[in-house]
Amino acid sequence: MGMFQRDRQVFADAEPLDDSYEPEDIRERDEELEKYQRALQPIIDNRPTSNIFLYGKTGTGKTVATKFMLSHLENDATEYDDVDLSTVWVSCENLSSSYQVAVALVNELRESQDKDRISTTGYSQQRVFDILYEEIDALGGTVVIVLDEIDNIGHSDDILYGLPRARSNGYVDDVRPVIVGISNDFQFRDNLSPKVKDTLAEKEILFPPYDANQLRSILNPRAEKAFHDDVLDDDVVPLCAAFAAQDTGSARQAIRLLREAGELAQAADSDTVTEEHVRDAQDELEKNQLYEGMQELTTQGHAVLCALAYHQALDDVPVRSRDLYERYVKICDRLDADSVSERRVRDHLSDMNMLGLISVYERNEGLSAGRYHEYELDVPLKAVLEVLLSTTRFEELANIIESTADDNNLLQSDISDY
DNA sequence: CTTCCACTGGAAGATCTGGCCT
DNA sequence: AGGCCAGATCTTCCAGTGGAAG
Repeated sequence: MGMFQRDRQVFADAEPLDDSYEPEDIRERDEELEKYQRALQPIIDNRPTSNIFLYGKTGTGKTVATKFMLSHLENDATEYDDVDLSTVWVSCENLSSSYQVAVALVNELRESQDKDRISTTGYSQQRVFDILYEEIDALGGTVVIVLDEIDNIGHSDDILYGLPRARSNGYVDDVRPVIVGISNDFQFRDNLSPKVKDTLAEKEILFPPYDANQLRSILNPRAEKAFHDDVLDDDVVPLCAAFAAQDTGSARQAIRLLREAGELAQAADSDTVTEEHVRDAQDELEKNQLYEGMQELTTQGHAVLCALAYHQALDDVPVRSRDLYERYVKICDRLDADSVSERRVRDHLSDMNMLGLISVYERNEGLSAGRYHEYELDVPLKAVLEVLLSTTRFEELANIIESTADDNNLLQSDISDY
């Protein structure tokens, strides 16, 4: 028997379960699409067009709906000689300011023309805006600018002020910019500065989370294409839908669950995908998210995490911040690394709390002992150690903590059971 | 009802990195 | 080379907090 054999295949074609897959019809969003179409119609009619903002949590179909509408729009615009339409798409996922968004837009616009990209730092903000207006001006006609996940820019919203007014301010001549903003945050609009609020978001479309029924309806056609016949147990799709509906109402989450369940079934060389695979997939995805969160911490973040892991290994949790800070300083000394202020460590702890890595308990013992926080790990110690072991800097220390924990019998729990 | 502990967390600004400009 | 720019990380300062003790 050879070392490699073809696995039994549960997947017929995994593409419909890919994040980038664009279905030919969009389900359960009829009302939203209709609104969307009405909002874009003026472009075809050569009338002034309002900016459009889409609000809804991740995985509620905003991006897919936009891709769908724009491809139709682009297609239909070619039917009319007097409609000159261009579109630019920028995902603001890793962009935290208007400045960076402007740079990304310039680079996106230049990409299509083989011009040089510009650097993400070094220019003044106005300089980048000027370059951006130049590029937009060169396009002419109606320019639809899609800013995906625009809420990442937070309060730095200058670009939302500048772009819609580019024409009235004389920065561009023969161009009609239309901004399509996509936000995961319902409150994004409320947090905009007043001057931006007035100009923007004349048309708003809300994308509510999907319920379990809707998720089933989204999953079913994809599941049919992605898997061979009779591979999926009857309760697999409903369970994926139920898990995702309960958690976030995100189609993306539901689809990922389904794919992961399929992959687990395939890896186990199983004929069918079962409810059990879905449950395992759910655990697996949660675990991955936490691992990623831990890996992406800075060195200082790792040091703080390391200090907390040490306390956990000594079975000395929850720890109050004072004691944790002492431990942290000792760890830094030992590693010959700089330590940061107590205040800063509190910030790191609160970040880790946001990521779901640790738990915080508020204590208040009044006049005798005052008010303070206590912390403990919210993920298995073993998982933390695994991450620390993979960094050169903390490797040695992680080994020490591991043996300490071993002495205290705190590692029995397998990583897979959380 | 007041006191008061031991922090917490907001604000402002310093320092450092990487990169552009002339 | 020297000045300038934006962002990330960090420091310093300190008003504010809330429940047990008095």
